[in-house]
Amino acid sequence: MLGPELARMFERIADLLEIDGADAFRINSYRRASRTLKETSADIAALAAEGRLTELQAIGKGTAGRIEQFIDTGRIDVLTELEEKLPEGLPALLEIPGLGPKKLALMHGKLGVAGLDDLKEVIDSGTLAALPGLGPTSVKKIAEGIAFLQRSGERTPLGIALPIAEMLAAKVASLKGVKRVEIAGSLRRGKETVGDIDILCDAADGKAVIKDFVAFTGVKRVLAAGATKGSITVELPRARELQVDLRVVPGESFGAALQYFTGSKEHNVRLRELAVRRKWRLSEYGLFDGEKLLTGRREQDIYKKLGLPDIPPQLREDRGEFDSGWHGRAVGQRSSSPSDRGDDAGAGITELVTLEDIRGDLHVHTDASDGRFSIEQMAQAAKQRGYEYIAVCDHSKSSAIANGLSIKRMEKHIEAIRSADRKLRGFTIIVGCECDILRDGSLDYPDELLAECDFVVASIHSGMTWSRDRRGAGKPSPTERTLAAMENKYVSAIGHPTGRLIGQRPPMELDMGAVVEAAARTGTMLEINANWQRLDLKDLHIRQALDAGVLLVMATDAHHTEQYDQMRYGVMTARRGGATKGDVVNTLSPTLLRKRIAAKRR
DNA sequence: GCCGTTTTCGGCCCGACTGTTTTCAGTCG
Repeated sequence: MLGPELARMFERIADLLEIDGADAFRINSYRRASRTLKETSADIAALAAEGRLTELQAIGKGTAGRIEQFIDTGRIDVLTELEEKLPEGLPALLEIPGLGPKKLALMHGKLGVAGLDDLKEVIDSGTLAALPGLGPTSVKKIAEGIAFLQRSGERTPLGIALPIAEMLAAKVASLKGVKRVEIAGSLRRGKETVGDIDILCDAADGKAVIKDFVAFTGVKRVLAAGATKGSITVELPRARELQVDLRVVPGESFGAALQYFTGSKEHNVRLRELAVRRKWRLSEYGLFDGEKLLTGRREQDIYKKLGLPDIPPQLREDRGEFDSGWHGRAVGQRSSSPSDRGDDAGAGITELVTLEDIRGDLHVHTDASDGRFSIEQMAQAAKQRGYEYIAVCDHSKSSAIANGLSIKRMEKHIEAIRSADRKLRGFTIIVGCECDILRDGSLDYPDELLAECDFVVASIHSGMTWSRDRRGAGKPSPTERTLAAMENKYVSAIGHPTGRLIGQRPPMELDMGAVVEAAARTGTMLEINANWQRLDLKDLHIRQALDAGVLLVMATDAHHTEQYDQMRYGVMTARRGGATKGDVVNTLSPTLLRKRIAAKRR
């Protein structure tokens, strides 16, 4: 993958330049270019061949030249030179909290520190504390930073962090004098994983609130406890710890603080630039004209004052949310020419799909395969939460581990679903199945059986680690298998298209450009699997699918009635991808939904 | 190194905290 590989190289150039003491703006340019390369769905090689690389955001003459050099020669001179100059283990040390590029350069220059082992050695021997500008406290902080890094490890999935944050936020809200509490940070933006939890509250006596906060049961460690900020860690499985920050802010700047601490950093930078352009200043205390506070109490007023729509938190990533026509344009591409711009800046940006829009769950399992509950129990539970329909999609015969249904059992199961549907008033149970896409690209059930189902989700559960050179030689790739499945007129949707499990299993090598093109052409929908371990499609792929005009299915893949709750993670992810109500098929009434599903079969 | 209703040079976000400082640099979010 060219984009991600180049992104990593540019990030490394930036890290090394930083340690080398280069100009901060030049470093930042490499970081921004790296981000574009990582996120764009554009074909880098094709753009390079046509000499159009500079059409990408943050790619100018310089970085375009380096990309071309990499394509031509497999290396980038700037990077090679930096790597010859500086030890390879140095950039990794930038991860350590409390240790930045300046100190790192100093300890490399004066003490020859080249990696983590060297660093630990100079800490223990006391030579580090003797460096100018570094005292015993700094050294202690660095040592603690190393320890924290090892405890906190990787990022925490949304589905783990959000319930913890909500529990803590509720406890903060119950404290004396607390008027308002909000969860901010990447959690509010619905990012699939988060680094920490940020909570904001409005209270008069910050010191008292923080004092109670750091004394909550379940607090593993107290990192800071001041008058406006408290910082703790809570314990996670596998001896990991998650940091939680609580900030107490006054009511008149609550909106500004909420905006600021929600981020993302990149979004905030752009927002402040807009303020500066109007000769104003934006900070976590408010929007100012000189000393005069223009607004700060309500977040939406800040956006309004800056001439922007109320940009939903999930879109605040500087991925085009400031442009008009932000929707329907590939991430990383420059905005349309000024003459194309209408006065409808951001129209539709505030109309993203919501949890309330979802009228049913289109991928649930029962005890016929590997679910916990019966058809009736799954339906009742869905009805109780206000849904109007579910699609029962149990596993097909090849998913032996999941107790997949043989053709005979499936025929009986179809009857059972129809019977349950007839008995339940005011609720629709759709006959579906989750049909395996086999290793040869064929489907696990014959067309005659698929035709009996009203909704067919086709998924890959085997042969995910296909690789071109070894075991997969001569066999169809995951992309080819997915494309083949979509050609079948009975396949309504592709389930968890990339097969990833966040933090556990990487996505399959899938040519998403080819998949969304075929989905649009064949009228096949793509699933947003809302299970927080999957979130598949992910945000950027959703964006790509929408750009191609593909319709989405939102589903929890619930194996248990409690897992219906996970729909909200899917909604957050869909919103991050820019999906509106009209982009998601299960916002339709049962009648319209059936029509929409049936459309492909005609 | 990028970029332009500030347009080919001269800008590039803002404030808090902290430690080692006697006026501020480094780091963080």
